Amino acid sequence: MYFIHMIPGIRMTAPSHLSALTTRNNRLFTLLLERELKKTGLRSGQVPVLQALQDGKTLNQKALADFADIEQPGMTTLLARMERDGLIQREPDPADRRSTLVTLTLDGQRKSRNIVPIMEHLTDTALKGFTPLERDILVTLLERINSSLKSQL
Amino acid sequence: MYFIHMIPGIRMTAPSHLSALTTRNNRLFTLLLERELKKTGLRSGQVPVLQALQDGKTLNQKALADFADIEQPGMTTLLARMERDGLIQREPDPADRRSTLVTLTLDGQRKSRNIVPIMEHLTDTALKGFTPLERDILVTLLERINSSLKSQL
DNA sequence: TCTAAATACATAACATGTTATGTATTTCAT
DNA sequence: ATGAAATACATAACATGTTATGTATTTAGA
Repeated sequence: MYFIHMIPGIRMTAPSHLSALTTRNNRLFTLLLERELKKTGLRSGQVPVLQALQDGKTLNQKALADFADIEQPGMTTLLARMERDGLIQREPDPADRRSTLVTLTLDGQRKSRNIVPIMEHLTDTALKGFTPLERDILVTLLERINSSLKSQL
Repeated sequence: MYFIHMIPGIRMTAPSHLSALTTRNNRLFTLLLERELKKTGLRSGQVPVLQALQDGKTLNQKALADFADIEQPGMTTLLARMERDGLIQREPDPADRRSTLVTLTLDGQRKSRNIVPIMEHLTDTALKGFTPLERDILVTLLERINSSLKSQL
């Protein structure tokens, strides 16, 4: 059981358009993330793939789509671009001829090492002035929303 | 000054990838919003335009882009689709020949009346189980994040 | 065993958004 | 009054994601 004291800015008003807030939130995040990633030759959509395949791991495209939480066709086109850009390799799965195994190239491995510091810096920027408790409350509330929305799918 | 008692689920852990959370959040919002809007023949991107032009208002494309908080080319292509679909009309501004004035068609006005209830229902779904205080805290924290991120642009 | 269902991937068509760039018009300072 | 800068819009090229649909392979049940 936890208590919050003095969260600055609390107004006790009805939420302004929550979806407009989260849309704006996400676009700002993506914009700044793209800006940082650009220096290393990466794009925002590639981040989950690079993280899932770190340390030489191998996954098929379905597993990557599940990890990134996007639909399969989106992952297929994303991986096609990443292969074109030399970040990943695709090879047929000998154990299941429907399946394609994906691994990072050496260049993909090298570039993926920039992601964690970039994400940490971005998170710090976003949560500037937040107390640790406020950070946890935010994450908790967002996860509750995501759970509520997901249950409506 | 306000206090929170017993926010369920608080874990006191480091935030999991905040941008992944907000990205997921926004995609879920958009998905459910699209699903509801589909019944009325609208799309999620059209919502800010329809709201800005309610009650017969007239705005040029730049003002609409500012209102929707997107770049001008995005608004141009959005309005082209909305004109194609009969939701808006565009006419040259007689006072400034660079400018195009946008108004809702009768069909656009009629359909736009569905937006508020849909958005309210979606917000209620997302914030199911939230106390009024939790709603306010969420909005406050999101607005603080947006402000921090915006200052980095 | 063999057929029906499930699974993995690809492709097409599209919406939504971004940067980069070009054109026409307006504004403003000298 | 005019030339430079600012403004409004359009277009192109692209990334990211969605649904709908098709193909090939694997799995599972009668």
